[in-house]
Amino acid sequence: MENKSETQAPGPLLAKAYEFSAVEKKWYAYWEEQKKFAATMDDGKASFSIVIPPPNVTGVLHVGHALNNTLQDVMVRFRRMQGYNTLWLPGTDHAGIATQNVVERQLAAENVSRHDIGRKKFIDRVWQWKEESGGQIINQLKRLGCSCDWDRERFTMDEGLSRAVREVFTRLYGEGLIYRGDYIINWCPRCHTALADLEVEHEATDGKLYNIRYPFTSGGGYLVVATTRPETMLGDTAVAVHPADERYNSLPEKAVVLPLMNRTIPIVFDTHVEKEFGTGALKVTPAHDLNDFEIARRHNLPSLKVMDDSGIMNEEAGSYAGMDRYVCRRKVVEDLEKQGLLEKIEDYQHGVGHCYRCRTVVEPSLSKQWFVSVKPLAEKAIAAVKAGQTKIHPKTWENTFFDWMYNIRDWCISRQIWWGHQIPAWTCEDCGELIVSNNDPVECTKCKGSKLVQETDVLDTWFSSALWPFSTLGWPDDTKELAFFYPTSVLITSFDILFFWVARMMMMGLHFMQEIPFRDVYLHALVRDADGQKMSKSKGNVMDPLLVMDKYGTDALRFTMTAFAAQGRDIRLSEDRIEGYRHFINKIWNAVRFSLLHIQDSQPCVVADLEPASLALEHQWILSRTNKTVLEVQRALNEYRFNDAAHALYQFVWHEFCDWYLEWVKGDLYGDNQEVKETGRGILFTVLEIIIKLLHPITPFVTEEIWSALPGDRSSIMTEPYPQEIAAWDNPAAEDAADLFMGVVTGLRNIRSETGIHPSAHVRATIICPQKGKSEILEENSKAILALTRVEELQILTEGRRPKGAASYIFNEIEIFVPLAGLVDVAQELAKLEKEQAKVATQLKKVESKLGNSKFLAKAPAEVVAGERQKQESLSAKLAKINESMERLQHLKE
RNA sequence: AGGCGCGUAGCUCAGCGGGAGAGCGCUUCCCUGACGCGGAAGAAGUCGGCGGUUCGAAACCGCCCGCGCCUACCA
Repeated sequence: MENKSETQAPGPLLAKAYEFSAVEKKWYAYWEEQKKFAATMDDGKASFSIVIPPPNVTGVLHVGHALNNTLQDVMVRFRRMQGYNTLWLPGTDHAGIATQNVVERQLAAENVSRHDIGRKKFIDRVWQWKEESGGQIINQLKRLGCSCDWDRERFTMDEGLSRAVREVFTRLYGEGLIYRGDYIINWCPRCHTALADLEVEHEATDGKLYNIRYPFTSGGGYLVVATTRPETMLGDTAVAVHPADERYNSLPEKAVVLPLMNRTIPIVFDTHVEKEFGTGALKVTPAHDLNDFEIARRHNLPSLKVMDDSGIMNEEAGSYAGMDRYVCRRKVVEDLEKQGLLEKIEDYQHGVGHCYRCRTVVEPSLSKQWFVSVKPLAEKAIAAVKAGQTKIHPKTWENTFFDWMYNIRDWCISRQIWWGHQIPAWTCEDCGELIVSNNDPVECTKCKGSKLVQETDVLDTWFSSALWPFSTLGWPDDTKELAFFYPTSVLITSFDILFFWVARMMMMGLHFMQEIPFRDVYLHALVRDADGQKMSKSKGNVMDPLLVMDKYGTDALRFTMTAFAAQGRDIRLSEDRIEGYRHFINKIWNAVRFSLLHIQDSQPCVVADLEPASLALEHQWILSRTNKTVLEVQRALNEYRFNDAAHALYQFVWHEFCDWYLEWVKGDLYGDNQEVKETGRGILFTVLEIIIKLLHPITPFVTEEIWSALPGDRSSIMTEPYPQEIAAWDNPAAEDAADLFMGVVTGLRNIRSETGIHPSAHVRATIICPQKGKSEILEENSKAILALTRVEELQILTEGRRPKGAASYIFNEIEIFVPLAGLVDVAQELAKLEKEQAKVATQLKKVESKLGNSKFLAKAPAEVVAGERQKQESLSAKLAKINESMERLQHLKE
């Protein structure tokens, strides 16, 4: 910016290169100050609303966020320009375990544990941390250009949402849909909390399958059981076999001695046991395995916990007490071996559950927890998707959704951590009554006692986010916001939280609002690195979107994200692509710089006054193409085909508007016919405005900067109406004529290039175009042909002698000749023609075999047949020309 | 074990029933008055394999090979 380039022309021009950094800061500040993102609630206007998938307060913007929020912002800006009452509601999630872990790590650095400072102080400390650095990701979203209504920012633990959480909990409890009980849950021995099934990540692991002998009580013989976790045998309370298993039809006795513990345990018959697996005998450890727990319930077996909350063997483990679970495993195996009770050890690959927050191996464990009975809620959600009230895009995800919902199991919602919504349940110390209430109770509802102790567990983070679409709009109050913006229009999120979040919002929304939370769900892919690996800090393959924005600008990143968002496929991001789209941003910038040289004291055309038919071909053509692009971009965005919208714009702006129209219109702008000049300026201005508006949802910064630099009084582009179809501009004839023109120009350029004629060399050319209508089009545009090909003299004939010693190019039935100053390289020309001849001949053969096929003629649609005939005609015309040329050259050669 | 998705130009990916496409990279030429973050002209693909449906298949169906991912209570 400092160096004024000498090539800069006068006038209020843009800098030579787009300096995104300052521009981005300037406009974002302006938009915020002017409250440009504020939702409107005007009667009579349709609403468009999105609630943001709230990032974790612990979060730092990663490429997944960049993709997710770019797509949301594209839709929001698009609808806002279309005139909707538009709300994009932002916020963050308290992310229970994740956040608690962060603060615990901080404490650990100070050699303190959360237990040292106690619950109250710990929570204060988390809040303090949240206030200090929780806003980080919000600022990063602002850098991305997100047009969220920041005055409405919410947090899953703010006052309003906490009220909603209590209300929901209390109501569900009252309806019997929340209950408390002893069940097997997934326990993380490191986080010291229960986890929902979904929060466990299964990993295929190479382990061992231990076959252990359980002797009969009489001392004669034994049963062999198999297990991957021998340490749990210490808690066995039975062995189970299948009732229909012949091997066990006539057992000598109905009990065995549990090795190492010397406890007699019964043999029970249960159909859960797979006869085919191992020996068909299953050890039953009710306190440490879900299936065993269920078997135990069916057979009234006792449960015995042998492990504590940290994965250390407890006093029930006898001599193994105090050992870590894995130390114990080794010792147990060793001892069994010594006693000759270890039949064999096999290599065995199986799935091992890990904590999704800290990767520790999860231990199934018996414990008292709170659950949501989800089946009745799931039914409503299934019905809503079936009925099309909520549509999932891409549709293939609907199957996955149904599959999960049909097989859904009760949701464990209690967590033994401190950061989160404390469960609103109290126990009366006097009479033991359990009280669930949305207000803190002061006395026992039963005995009026005042010694009430609140449940210490907190709720699963996803419990509060399940309420997000309506809790953020003011529920349980009956607010104007709910009336205007619920159901929300679309939820845009990553497919990996379809179950965690989307399904649960569906269930809660339908239950409490009696209405779906969103009409559309758009699930986008995961961003991976260039090798297809999931990006993660531990792998060190993360791409930091902040650095990308520093280097290439926000608009380049946004355009890349939009262009990559093809449905149903993972995204492999590489820096090259971002750089490529940065070039595109620069291209737009420079197209505008050029345009500004000419439109300074001009005005865009009034569309209604425009009579396309009276305009020169270049204008008719660009207007027709502009209209098609408007239609395509609108259609694509309406259908969430983000990549199609981006590609349509890229193709049009660069390869039609810049490559052809701007070069073509230069003839008008630099000419001396004032009327032609004025028309050129007007159309250029008009099309340019449309392009900038079309681009704005994807690249907000550069378009706002450009908008402000265009002549005329202008406020923000954000509230300009989005371009709409102008049917009068549609002009297939002009597009055909332009194709002809471009074909000829390309032909001339090809000859120059292939024959090595220097760009500044004088050139004369002859075109033989037998069709009168076409030759007239070329004649009318001959000046432009000269300008675009740097040909000095052009002869356009409908028939005539082919010039001797000329290089040629055949385009359909049109022949283009450029006489060469020196001798024509006959051999080279012939080689070129031969190649072309072969290509055309193959094409023609294909077409003719089709046309010679009576079945094709009978069954193919008429327009396809007609198309083939036309193809045949032009191909054979072309082939004939090629053959003639070749003959002439052969002749010349001799 | 089921389910989903993917194998198209050197690389990254669109297309998903009627003439093989884009970006990057590559080759040659061009300091043409918006842009070298540029312009022009090119080279480059038995559209994973085999069968089937169809007048016509990269696209639809089946099987196979290779690669991802998700769900799952065979220890």
